[in-house]
Amino acid sequence: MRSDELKDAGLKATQPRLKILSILEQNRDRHMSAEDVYRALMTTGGDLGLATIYRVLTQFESAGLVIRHHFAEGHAVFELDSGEHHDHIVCTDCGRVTEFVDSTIERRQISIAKQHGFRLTDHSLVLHGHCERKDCEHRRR
Amino acid sequence: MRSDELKDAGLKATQPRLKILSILEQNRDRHMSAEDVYRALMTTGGDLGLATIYRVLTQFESAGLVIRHHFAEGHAVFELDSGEHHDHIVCTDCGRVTEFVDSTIERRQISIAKQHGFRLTDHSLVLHGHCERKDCEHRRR
DNA sequence: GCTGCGATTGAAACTGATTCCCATTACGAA
DNA sequence: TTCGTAATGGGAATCAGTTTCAATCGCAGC
Repeated sequence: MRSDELKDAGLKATQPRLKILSILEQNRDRHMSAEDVYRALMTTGGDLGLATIYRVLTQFESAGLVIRHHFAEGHAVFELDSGEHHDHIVCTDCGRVTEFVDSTIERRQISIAKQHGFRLTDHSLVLHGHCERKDCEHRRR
Repeated sequence: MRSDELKDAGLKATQPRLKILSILEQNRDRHMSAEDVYRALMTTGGDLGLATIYRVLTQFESAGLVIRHHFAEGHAVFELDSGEHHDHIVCTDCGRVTEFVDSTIERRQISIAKQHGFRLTDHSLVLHGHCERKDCEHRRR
């Protein structure tokens, strides 16, 4: 059960942490900001302080449960860490995120870094476009 | 001369705008935040209000003179728009930026987006690593 | 099952980045 | 030069995120 996920990560299984984890699991197809999590919790009655959400998301990140991204436009969004590296395609209309891995691109990145005299430590590739989901609301977040 | 650059972009050639443009041209090898521009202006005696710098950089962006990036960690940095699309390698130590273009990656991106049912409108690829410049100070900004 | 204490929480104050407001000032067309 | 409009600057306001601290909770031990 979920409280074990937390224990395994070295975190006490508190109500706030369980609620936040649950929200993230219910929204695997989109990356959420702290505000998004906050609003999602409001509507389901589980109301936590924003400070707690920021704090817990940061703890989750340190514990390796979630990954923090800085997609364009500044503010941070979080996704549950699936354990496998991947890049993202973000729908500019509905905000949903699709993941992909492309070994050709991964290889090119390494060799480009080398060519320019860099020792690669990390990278971020985000494609932006319009998705074809029938329920894509062309809603700007 | 520079005032024509501004006129051509549909902006009045005011002193603050000329100064900011000049700072950006003197720092083509690094992407500057509004604060960076502010500090650079301080040291050269041309002192502008921070509000003006933020405003002018945004106008430059709308006019197509500069590009705004949100490399990791939040705050915005700006580069003069060379007119040619390129991606970036950022040194995690000294903050300097190297540009590159790789047609293999560009092509793969388009086909990946198509495969996933997205109409690609934009993308951002940033590699992070340690550069080999002799004067790379391993200085955190 | 009850206790105790350190870990966690929430409200509010704080921060750093950025934008807004508005009285003052500077371009540049006539 | 002169004038109207657009631009500037300082400070207040906003926004995302962090810190503070007293009150509360989780859970190991009894």
